[in-house]
Amino acid sequence: MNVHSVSTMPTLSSARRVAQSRNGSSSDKREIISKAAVTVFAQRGFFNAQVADVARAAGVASGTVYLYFRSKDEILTSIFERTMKEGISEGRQALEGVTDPVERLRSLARLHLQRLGRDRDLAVVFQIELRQSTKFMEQLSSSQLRAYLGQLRDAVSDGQASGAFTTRINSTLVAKALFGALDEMATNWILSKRRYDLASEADAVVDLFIHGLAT
Amino acid sequence: MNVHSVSTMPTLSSARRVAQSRNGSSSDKREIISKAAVTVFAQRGFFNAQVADVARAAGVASGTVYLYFRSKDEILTSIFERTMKEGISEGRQALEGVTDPVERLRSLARLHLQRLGRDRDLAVVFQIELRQSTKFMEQLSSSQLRAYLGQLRDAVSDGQASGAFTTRINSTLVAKALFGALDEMATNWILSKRRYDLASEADAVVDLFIHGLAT
Amino acid sequence: MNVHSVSTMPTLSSARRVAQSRNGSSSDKREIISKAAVTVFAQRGFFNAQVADVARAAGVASGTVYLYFRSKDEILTSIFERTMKEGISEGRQALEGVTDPVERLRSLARLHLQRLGRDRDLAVVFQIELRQSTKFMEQLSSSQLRAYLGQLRDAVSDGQASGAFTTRINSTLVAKALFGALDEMATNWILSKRRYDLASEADAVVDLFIHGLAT
Amino acid sequence: MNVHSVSTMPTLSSARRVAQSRNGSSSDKREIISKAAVTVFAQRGFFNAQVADVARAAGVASGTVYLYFRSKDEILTSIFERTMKEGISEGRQALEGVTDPVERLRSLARLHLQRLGRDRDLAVVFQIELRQSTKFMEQLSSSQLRAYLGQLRDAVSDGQASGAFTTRINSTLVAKALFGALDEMATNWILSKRRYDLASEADAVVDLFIHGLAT
DNA sequence: TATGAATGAGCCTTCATTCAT
DNA sequence: AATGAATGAAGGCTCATTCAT
Repeated sequence: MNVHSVSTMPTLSSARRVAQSRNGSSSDKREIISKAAVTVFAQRGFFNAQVADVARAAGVASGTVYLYFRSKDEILTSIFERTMKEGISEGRQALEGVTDPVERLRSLARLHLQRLGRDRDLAVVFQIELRQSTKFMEQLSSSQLRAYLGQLRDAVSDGQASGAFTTRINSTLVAKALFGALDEMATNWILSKRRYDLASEADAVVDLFIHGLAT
Repeated sequence: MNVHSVSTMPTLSSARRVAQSRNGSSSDKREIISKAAVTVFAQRGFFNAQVADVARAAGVASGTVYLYFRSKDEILTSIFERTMKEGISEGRQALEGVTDPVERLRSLARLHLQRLGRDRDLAVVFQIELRQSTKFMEQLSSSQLRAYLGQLRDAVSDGQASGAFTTRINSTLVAKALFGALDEMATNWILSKRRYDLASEADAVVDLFIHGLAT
Repeated sequence: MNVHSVSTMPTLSSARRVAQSRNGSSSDKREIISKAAVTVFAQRGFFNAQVADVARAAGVASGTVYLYFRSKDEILTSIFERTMKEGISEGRQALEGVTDPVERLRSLARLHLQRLGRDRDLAVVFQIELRQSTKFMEQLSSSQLRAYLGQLRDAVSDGQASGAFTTRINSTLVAKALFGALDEMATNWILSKRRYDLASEADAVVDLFIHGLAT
Repeated sequence: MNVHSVSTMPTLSSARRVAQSRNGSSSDKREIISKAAVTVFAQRGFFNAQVADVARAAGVASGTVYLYFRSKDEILTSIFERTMKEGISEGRQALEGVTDPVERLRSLARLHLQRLGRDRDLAVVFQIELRQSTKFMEQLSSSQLRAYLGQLRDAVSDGQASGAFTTRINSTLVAKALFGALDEMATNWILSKRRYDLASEADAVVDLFIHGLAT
């Protein structure tokens, strides 16, 4: 359950992709609306935010939003999906060439917190607003989140396979625990009044997961 | 950001029945409504649930809900506060007489997951529904949650003071990480289709936090 | 449309009158509630005032109000009727022994403004709160108000009969105009921030009606 | 406390139709709703009337009402303000070129009763529905009503300055008395079952105020 | 494509009234 | 007679979504 940043724009259809290639405006607008939504949802909260607010922030009419999104819910969902997809591929890239299991975990953890620490609004949307109602959560958990957790789990089981990590603890459980720990760091950071650097906590968390508390 | 408690199902403990015979059933009804709300919120989600649904589930008229709660929001908040309070005092009791730092952490972790594992509806409300909008979260995080995290942090720093735990890692960070890990276990448990025993994961998580992954 | 003060208590039934003669409490309570209602309606407005407010101000339980009044409306209506009845009989008394037509008008005008000037809360209820919806008004105008206007009209037509007043103008019209003029004095007094003596305006009004503006 | 205006039934005067073609029908709809409200409020009473009733009468959806009015209250207030404004300017026009003090008073009185006599629904709203609760009244009395009374007062004091009217009686008091008299004529007309011509009473009232009852 | 006026279903909350005690 | 907890109908208002232009 977490995030990154908006970049590649998932176009709607090939017809649209053409229009897009002509003036670049078509799915630009989807992107513009999406970004506006991140800001608005972060500030007002998803339920309190009105579609008209998002439209205004995006500089378009309310009706226009519905040319790019099926519903208000879909705006939220799309933010999640697009950003998760990026996060996963970003993670994959970061792991290329890194063989040391500890370093691999550290990379993923840093990326996780860097993403959120970089864009506070996006962090708010992911840590708070996306956790609406079971229905929402179930949709999320079933798709990208599973893949994201899988990346963490693989990093752990690779380490276990190489003998660097203990096999005493189930790798899926470790992945969930690590994810949860990072997630909580992010949430605390958002809710905290202090403005500290979130990403810098990644190392301590990984240290904790690698060496444990025991002396 | 999370959850807990409702330990002894407090439906008419004998102590309460006495109080009840004294002042009528007034505080009972608040309890009845509150419990009905847990069920309803868990099933439909807080925003989709109507106050009338809660009332129906509690076997009272809609208006009656407002004799015991100021607003729909207050129902949710009160569930949180009551349960957190119980969770904290339950934690305090559990730690009495336990001196080994590892055991202390293990106790808290077990309690945390046991509480949620015992009442799935309550778990859903705590893991999902309570995490609405920043406003809600901020209210929650400032009060009880701080105390709850404090309990974890103290258990860690006690261990550090006794030399059992490393002082390399900040105790507050450990508390947040542990809390987050447990929290994620609970959320995964709720969203999972499999019906496994949540509490039994506590030991593995604590093991991970004590010994780490390193071999 | 106007008023005076609460005095004789219209008991509900002979059975009740007995109870009343025993301890004096039965219709005392109707009176107490009625007086409380005047205060509460004046302060909060009839529609905003709750029956519970009236009950609290009267020092009884909400349910008790319904032992003495059929409905919230009836409380308002009863204030009107009881007070009008008194006003009329007060007027009748005041006219006894007064033969000069001008003096008769002056007496009625003074009484009218004195009544309202004496009890500001009652004035508010009569000048403002009683003028709810056509339904209410129609009820009022058909009963006591007609009698009250009749009193004014008779005073005028007596003067016409004696040759003191011109017959050029219809006496009913004069009665309405005088009533309206006094009514407006009262309303202005209520809404004014200044605290002047209302009754002292009676003479000027009557002077105006007797001699006119013409020089 | 009272009423007026809406002189030329402003449903799409040609002047307006031009404005309309300029800016669309937006201000038209406000007008349509406002008129529908006058009818509905007159029939059912302001408190009993539902916004949905007004919407239906105006041929729009309930929500549309809120595109043109902030609240149900504002519909009522706006009726008052619009009509008063018209009444005042109508009065100013009518006085142009009329120098005789008596005629000036007569003009204002006639206009007052003509306005109400022309549109019974509007009269009901002004004489009955607008007189809700002190709060409402205070809002009204402070603004337009003061201006309206001022117009009457000036007509009186002009007459006093010219020597046509006695200075024995305060001009403000005369204005209030005249206003109250006319107001009561209107209220009685509304509540009366007989259907007589309201405006024709203006002359008698002014005659009464000019010459008085004395023979 | 874009607009934004219009829609109307939906819901929290109030409060007059009832009734078991 | 008195209580006051319980009732439940009722309604103002919001806002996601549509659609004529």
